[in-house]
Amino acid sequence: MSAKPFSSVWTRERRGGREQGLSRDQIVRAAVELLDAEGLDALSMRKLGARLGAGATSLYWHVANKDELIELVMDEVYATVVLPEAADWREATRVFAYGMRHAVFEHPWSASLIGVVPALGPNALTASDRLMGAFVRAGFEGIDVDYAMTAVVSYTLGATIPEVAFLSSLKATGKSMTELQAAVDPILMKMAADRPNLLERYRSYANEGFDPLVARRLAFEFGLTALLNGLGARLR
Amino acid sequence: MSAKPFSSVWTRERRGGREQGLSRDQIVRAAVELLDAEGLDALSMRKLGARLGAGATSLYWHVANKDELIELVMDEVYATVVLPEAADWREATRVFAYGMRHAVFEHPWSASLIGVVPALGPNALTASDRLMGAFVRAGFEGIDVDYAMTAVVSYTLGATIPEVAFLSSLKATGKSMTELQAAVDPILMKMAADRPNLLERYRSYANEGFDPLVARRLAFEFGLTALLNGLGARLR
DNA sequence: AGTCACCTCGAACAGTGTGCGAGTAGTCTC
DNA sequence: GAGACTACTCGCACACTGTTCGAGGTGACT
Repeated sequence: MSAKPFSSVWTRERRGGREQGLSRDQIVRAAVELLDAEGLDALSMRKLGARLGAGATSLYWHVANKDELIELVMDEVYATVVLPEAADWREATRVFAYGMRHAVFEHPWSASLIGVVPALGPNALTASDRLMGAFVRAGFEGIDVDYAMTAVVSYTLGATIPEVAFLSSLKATGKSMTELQAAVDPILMKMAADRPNLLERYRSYANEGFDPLVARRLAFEFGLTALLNGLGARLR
Repeated sequence: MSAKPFSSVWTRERRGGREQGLSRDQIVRAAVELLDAEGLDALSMRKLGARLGAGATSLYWHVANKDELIELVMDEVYATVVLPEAADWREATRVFAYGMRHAVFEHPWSASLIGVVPALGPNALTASDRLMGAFVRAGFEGIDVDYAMTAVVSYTLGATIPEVAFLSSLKATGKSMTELQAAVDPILMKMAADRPNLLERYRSYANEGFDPLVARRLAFEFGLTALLNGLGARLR
């Protein structure tokens, strides 16, 4: 994986032809299905071929290699990001951020790919374009448009990736959240012993009823508004 | 990879013993060296064993599996994050954010791991504790301490991961930045044709001399101050 | 001297991505 | 209708992966 990511799929000429039998779109669709159903580790060329009733190596006619395939499925994730229509830039940005978050939640396997795989596909670009529009209309000028946009995307990714990664590895164990906490808490408590701030924090979690899942959600909101406020201040 | 991440290394009892010959620390150190030198794909149990003058399967006495090994090397990355001493919370937070950024830059392979692998190691926890201290002293109260901290970490990760991933995949191609731009620009231009905001942006890049590498750096600074301003406003 | 825990490791298994070359089937040209 | 050419499929093979198992060795303690 990832030896020479440039050339990306998007920088190559697409193979034109008759498109009988297998097609690239069909392959990508099947790959997303497989990924959604069984996760990133389960995606192999052989399995994917089998799912399509084809030999594994047939895929290589339509797709240069597995890395390319992954770029393609990632762009499908960007396709599911609901794009902002709102006029107000803050509202538009929120829609985008939550849309992105939602998209990754829907395709948990994308968490370990999303910052790492080049996002030059049509859907990724369209999403960028839309978000950028919001910042332009907001009144950001010059390179600040880029900066503001990057900030929002960065925050959204950085918040979402660990959250989704955690959730899907939790799911993989089969344990419930409370079971996990019961198992991990004592160890965490011991390790927090000589880390005063962490200790204090864990203590207060124990007092209040504390659901780390909703906490994460609220944390996302908190950070997003903080960031938007900070960006807004820049406008005046 | 990543079938049942809980149990994490940190939730298991460490195997105590004589520690003759191979040791866990030794293995982890060698793994980091290998990763730094050749990247994530190059880390295999056999190669690592060979580098230590040992059989591949000998490693399995000291480490349950590769996932555990990866948790261990990740904690080494957290070990290199320089921790803030400053009293001022803004300054402390900046030190942390740039420290984290720097750590990932020094170990580019960590970019595709850092949000995804559970960070429960001693070094990760110490770093958390320190950062948390800064927010506590700043005057954040209750759960807001967590939220503020999460926001900063999220932003930092989300900004750093794609940046480092891009740089190291650029390095893997052997091409220079300008060579790459020359190759990608025409395609990007074509794709931007019906995306007005992107088009406008690319045009203005072409006018000003535009180095995407320094731009990324400035973008990080821009977003970080915006976020800190937003968080600061919350304090009053 | 014997026992036992610690530690190493070769063989083997089931899987991976992918290059190659042979083979098939549909379409286009004469 | 014959031949040529392109589009596409796919079995085989290669070099590699993580990991299990069980047999062996080696040093310390009784």
